[in-house]
Amino acid sequence: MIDDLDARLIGLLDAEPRIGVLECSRRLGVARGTVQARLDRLQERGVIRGFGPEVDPAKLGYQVTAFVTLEIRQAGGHDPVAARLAAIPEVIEVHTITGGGDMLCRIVGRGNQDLQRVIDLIVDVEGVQRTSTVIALATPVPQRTLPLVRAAARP
Amino acid sequence: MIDDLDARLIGLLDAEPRIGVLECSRRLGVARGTVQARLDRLQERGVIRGFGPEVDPAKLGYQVTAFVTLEIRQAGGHDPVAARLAAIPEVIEVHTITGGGDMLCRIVGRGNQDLQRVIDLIVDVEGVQRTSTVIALATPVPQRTLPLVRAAARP
DNA sequence: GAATCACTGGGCAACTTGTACAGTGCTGGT
DNA sequence: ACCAGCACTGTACAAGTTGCCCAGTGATTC
Repeated sequence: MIDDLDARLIGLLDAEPRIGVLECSRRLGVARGTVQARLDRLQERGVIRGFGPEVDPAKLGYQVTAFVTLEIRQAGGHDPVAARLAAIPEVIEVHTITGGGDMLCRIVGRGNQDLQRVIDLIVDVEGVQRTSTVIALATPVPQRTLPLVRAAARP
Repeated sequence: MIDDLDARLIGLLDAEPRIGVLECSRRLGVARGTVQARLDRLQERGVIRGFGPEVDPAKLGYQVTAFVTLEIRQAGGHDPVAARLAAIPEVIEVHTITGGGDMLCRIVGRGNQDLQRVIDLIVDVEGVQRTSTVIALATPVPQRTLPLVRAAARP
């Protein structure tokens, strides 16, 4: 899938995203063209989706994160519900899932009270029958992919 | 918190991350120094955490995502458990939560069978008493912050 | 043996960055 | 009414980076 050089390249860019291709080639001890080619291929293959800005919702004022499990009405299916959830800015992520619930959403709010408002918006979505919410109190491991990249690197 | 120009800047960088400061200033119709100052301040304040490469676990071979709710032994607290979970590469995110469970993890695997292996690793973590897993079947709304940025922008 | 592929190392023009500085217009304080 | 502070503009310059191209090398495949 990816090799050791790819993994080191991704690790480097992850640690210092603004360093650029030339600096990467210096640090990795390979030719600039090689880094350029690797990067291009990683992006082409979709391994690297992009280099978008990572926004911290907390710093935007949305200090509370919660996970909401939804049960939805069978008729109509998931898609219309997902579309309506997508219209709520505070809904940050939606999955359809196995198990007791039908969908799992990650949402944020400006506080517990504001979270209630967001949950009410979700409850009001047509097709949503029941919700159950857990609030994230702390995040000992924030989202990461680097260990995965290292694990996936086969020389 | 942030204003309209900040939001448009973030939106622009999100859509085309590689365009650079100069191109941003052209598209936003402001001076380059302004864009540079805004970007610096957004990063300084932590609103923008960085511009790291977004890696797609699926393209690395980890095609299955799941959410695992953990119940842990009270004695010892969350931290040692979190530390041991962090040592598992396939554990991509860990939260402590309210409600029935104590922790919520996002994990990935190379397939359903591989997921079982990861879950077994988690179950074996000292302090973990019970787990319950839901598999993500589809992701109609992938993680996003842009709508939040737009909602937070106050002119 | 020939073809293919990834990598090296070099060169070149065009562009971008970091930085600086003077000028302008708005805001809040006194 | 005046001033200081602040953000933005527009400009300038040197240094660095990018995108692109090319010839040569070594490993792998057919």
